[in-house]
Amino acid sequence: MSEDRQEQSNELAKAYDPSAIEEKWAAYWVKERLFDTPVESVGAKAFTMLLPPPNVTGRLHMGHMLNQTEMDILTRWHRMLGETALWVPGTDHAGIATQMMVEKQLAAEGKTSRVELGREAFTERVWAWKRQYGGAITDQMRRLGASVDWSREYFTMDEDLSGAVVEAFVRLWEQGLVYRGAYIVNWDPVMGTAVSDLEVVHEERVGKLYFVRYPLAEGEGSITIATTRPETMLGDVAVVVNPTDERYTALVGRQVRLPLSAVSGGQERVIPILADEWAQPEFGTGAVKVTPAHDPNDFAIGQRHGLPSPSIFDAQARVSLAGSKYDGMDRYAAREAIVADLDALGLLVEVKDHGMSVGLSQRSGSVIEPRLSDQWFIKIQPLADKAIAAVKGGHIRFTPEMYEKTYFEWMGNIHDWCISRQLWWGHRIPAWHCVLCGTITVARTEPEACSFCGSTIDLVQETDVLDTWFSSGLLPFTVFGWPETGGGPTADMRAFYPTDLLVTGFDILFFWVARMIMLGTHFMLDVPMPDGSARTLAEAVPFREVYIHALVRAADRQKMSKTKGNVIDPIDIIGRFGTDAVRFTLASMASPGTDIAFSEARTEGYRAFANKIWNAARFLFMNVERGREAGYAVALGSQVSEARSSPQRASSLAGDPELGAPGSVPLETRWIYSRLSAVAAEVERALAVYRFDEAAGAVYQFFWGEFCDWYLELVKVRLEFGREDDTVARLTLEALVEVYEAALRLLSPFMPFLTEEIWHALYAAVGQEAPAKSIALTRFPLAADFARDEAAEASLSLLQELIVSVRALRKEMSVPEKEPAPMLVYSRDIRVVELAIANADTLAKMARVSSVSASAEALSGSGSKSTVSFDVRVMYERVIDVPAERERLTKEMAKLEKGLLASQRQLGNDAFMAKAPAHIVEGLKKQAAETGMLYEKARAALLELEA
RNA sequence: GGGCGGUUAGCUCAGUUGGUUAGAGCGGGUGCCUUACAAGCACUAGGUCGGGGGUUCGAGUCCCUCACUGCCCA
Repeated sequence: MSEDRQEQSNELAKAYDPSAIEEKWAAYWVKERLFDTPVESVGAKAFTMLLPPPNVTGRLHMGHMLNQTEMDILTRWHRMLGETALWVPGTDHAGIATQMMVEKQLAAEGKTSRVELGREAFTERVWAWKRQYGGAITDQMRRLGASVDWSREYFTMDEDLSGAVVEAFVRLWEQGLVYRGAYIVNWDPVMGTAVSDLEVVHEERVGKLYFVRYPLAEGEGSITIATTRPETMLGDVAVVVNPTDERYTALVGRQVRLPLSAVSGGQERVIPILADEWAQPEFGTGAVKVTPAHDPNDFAIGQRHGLPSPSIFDAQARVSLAGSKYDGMDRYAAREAIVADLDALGLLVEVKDHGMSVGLSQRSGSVIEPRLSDQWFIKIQPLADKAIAAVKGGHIRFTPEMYEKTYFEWMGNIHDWCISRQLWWGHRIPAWHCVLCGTITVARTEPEACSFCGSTIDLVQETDVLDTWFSSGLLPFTVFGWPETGGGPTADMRAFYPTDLLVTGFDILFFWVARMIMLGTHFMLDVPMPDGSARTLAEAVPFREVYIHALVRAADRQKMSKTKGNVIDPIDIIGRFGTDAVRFTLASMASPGTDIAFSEARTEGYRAFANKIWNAARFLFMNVERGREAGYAVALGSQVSEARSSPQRASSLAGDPELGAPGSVPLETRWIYSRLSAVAAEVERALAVYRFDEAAGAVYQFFWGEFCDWYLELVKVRLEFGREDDTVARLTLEALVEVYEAALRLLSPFMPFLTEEIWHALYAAVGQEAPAKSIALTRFPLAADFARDEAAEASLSLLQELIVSVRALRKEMSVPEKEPAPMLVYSRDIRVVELAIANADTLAKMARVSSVSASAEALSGSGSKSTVSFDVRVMYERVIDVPAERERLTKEMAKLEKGLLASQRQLGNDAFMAKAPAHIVEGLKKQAAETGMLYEKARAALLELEA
C-alpha cells in the first residue's frame, strides 16, 4: 500500500505538460457521460443554456473558444453550486454555407455540377459530406472540455427538428403571418438565391456616375439622367424629377425615347417623364431613371405610379432580353457595351468617379442584384411587438445593457423577413402548387388534393427552402421536444424552458437572438404552463438573460481574417500553451464591452500560472510524504479544522500570547482561511454578473499572490515533524491540504483539466478514494465555508509589512543575500512589537533576520524605515551611499508633502468639513496625521544623513 | 446620413452608486540557481486619467464641447 501511495504521490511530473493530461480527461468526461442531464435528474433548480450552434461546415475559431469558455465556466460553476446544469450542444445545417462548400468541392473534383447532379443526388451528396466531416467542430469542442450534455446533441436537419420547422411554418401560414408574393429582394447571382437584408454587407467603393442623355420622343431636346448602373437602362420604365425642381417643370408629362432599347430591329421604347419626391435635385442632374425590377427604390416609385416592372436579368445576372444585342451578356459586360454604344451615339455626356455603397452577399461575396421575384415572407410586426414587450417588460435582460438600445433600434425599424431561399440544402417549404388552378396548399404532410380546385394529380411541391435562421430561431423550444403532443408541454419543456441564459456575440444579435425572441414569444405563449395555467410573456421568452461578449481580435487589434493572414487558430495555440492557459487568458480578458486583443504574452503568463499550481501541488505532496514518514496521515474532507469552523479571539489585533504555542492554530492558517472565504465571495459576486475577468483575476491573485507567495512560504517554518509536540505541524499540514483542495475547486471552472488531474492525484497522495468521479461534480467553495478572521488578516498584513520593509532595507544596504542580520522594531502599539517577536522564526525565514529586538524609542535615519504602524531598523555595517540615500529621501519627502498639502487643503475647507460625510473626514484626518508623521521621519533621516 | 462605444503607465487592459495617496498583467531596472516552481523569487522605477469648459465641499467617474478612433444600421 505504501508503495502504491509512493507511486501516486510521484505521479506529478516535474514540469507541467498540458498535452499529457488534457486529452486524457477530455476523453474521460465524454466516456463517463459526466455531464449528461436526463430530465429525471432535474432537482430543485435547473440552469439551462443553449450553445449557439456552430455551422456544420465550421472549424473552431477564437470566437467559438471565447464563447465556449464563458459558457463552460458558468455551466461548471452552476453545476458545482448543486444546480442541474444543462448545456445543450448542436450544429446548424447552415444552408448557403454548406451548399456552397459542397459545390466548390464538386467543382474542384471536376465532377458534374449541382444542376447536372439534380436535387436529390446533390442533397444526398451533402448528407454524405455531413456524415463524414460534419463532426469536426464538435470534436474540437470535446477537446476543449466543454461540459455539454452530448446525449442531447442535435443537428438542425434531424427528423424531429425538421418536423418542428414544418409545424412552425404551417402555423404561421394558418395565422396569416406568412405570405408569398413578387417583391424586390436581395439576389445573390452566384448562389442563385434570395437572401435577407441581414445577409447583405455594405461596402464603400468608388464607382462611376454616368450622365446619359435621353432624347425627347417628340420635338427637339433631351433630358440628361445620372446613373451608377447604365446597364439597367434596358429595364427603364420612366424618368423622374423632383416636383419642386423648376429646371424640369416643363418636361414633366412628356416622353423620352429609351436609347438602345430596340429589340429584333424594332422601335426604341418610349417612356414618360414623371414627378416624384424621391428624385433629389442635388444628385447628378436631378433627373433619374426608373428601373422597378432592379432597384428597391425604383420599385417603390413604380408602385406609386402604376408602372410595369420588366425584368432584364436572369438568375445569374445576365441580360435576358430576347432580340436585344445585349442578350446573354453578364451585367458588367453589358455595362461596358452599353456605355460604349451610348458614347458612339453621342448620348454619353459625362462619366465621374462616384463613391457609393455596394451591397455584397455575406456568404458568396458577390455583388447583390436587387431582383423582382416570388418569395415567401413573414409578416414580422406582430412578432416584433411581443419581442419588444418582452425586453421592455424586463423579462429578458441584456448584459452589457447597452445592447438593449441596439435591439430596440433594430426592432423598431424591422422589415418583413424574406424566409425563402432558392437552395437545395435546407428545410423545404411545405407548400404545394396546383398546376391546374395555381392555388398554393400549405400542409404538414403532402396533400392529396388541391385545397381549392380539388385536383389530385397536378400538385408540385415548392422548390424553395427556408432561411437557415428560421430553424435556428426555433431551437430554444424545439430542442425540448416542441411541438407538444397532447396539448401540454413536454417533460423537457417543463424542466428547462425558458432557458436561463444565452451567451453569444453581437454579430448574431439580429440574425439569431432577435429571431429567437420573436419566435419564442410567439409560439410559446400558446403552450400552457406545467400546472395548466396560461403562459405569460415572462414565461414564454426563450431565455431570461443574454450575455453579449466581445470580439476576439489579433494582438494588433486588427480583426482576424484569412486575407490578412492574422488568424489565430485555437487548436494551434492550445497545442503550444494548453487549453487551461488559453481558457484562462480569454476569461481574464473578457471585460464587457471591450474587444479582446488576444495576447500570446498573456497566455504565456497563464501557462506559467498553471505551472505554478502544478508545482504547488508537488510541494504539497512532498510534505504529505514527509508527514507520513513522521507518522501522520492526512485526511481530506473528513473533519472540519478548528480554524475553519470559528475564528479565534476576533478582537485581538496581534500579539496573540498563544501564537505558536502548542495547540493553537497558527496565524497564517487563520489568515489563509479568511482569504479563501474572501476570494470565494468575490468569485461568486463576479460570476453572477458575468465579470469573468474579475473572477479570474481574483483566483489568480489569491492563488499566486497569497497562497503561493505568502502561505506556502510561511508554513515552511511550521512543517517541522518529529518534534516532541508537533501539533502545529500536524494542524498546518492538514490545513494546507484542505486549503489547496478548496483552491482547486475554486479554479476548476476556469482550468478544468489541470485541476482534475491534480485533484485526483491529491486524493491518491493522501491515500483516500476521491469522493466523486470528477472535481466537476464536487461543491464549489462558498464564502461561508470558511471563517473570515479580521484579526488574523490585520496581524498578517502587519507581518507582511515588516517582512517587506526588512527586505527592502537589506537591498538598499546591499546586505549579502545569505547573510542574516539583526532587526530592531519600534511601535507605539506594543502588540506590533509582540507580533514581531512572536514571529521571529518567520522573520528569520522570510527576511533573513537573525534576531528581533524591541526598541524603546522611535527609529529613524540610515538603515531604518518607517510605516504608519512601526519603525524598523536592520543592523548592518555598511558604507552609506550618501547621494543615493539623499535622493531617495528627498523624493519621498516631496511625495509625502504633496499628499499632505492636498489633505490639509481639504481639511481647511469649511464647505468640505460641513458637507462631506463623517467617515470621509475622519479618514482624511487620519491620513493627514500619518502622512505628517512619515514626512517628519523622512526629514529627520535626511538631517541625520547630512550631519 | 442615423445610432452606439472607446481614449487611464512603454504595451494590453481594470477602475462599482462621485469620496481618503488611480490598480493589474506584460515589458523595463537591480539582485538572487533560497530543496515546489528560473515557466521561478525578492526589491524597484514608471501615470497633468485625450484637450478645454462646467456642476460639486470633492470628478478618472456626472454634464457640455472639441479632437482622434472603433463598431452597428441605412
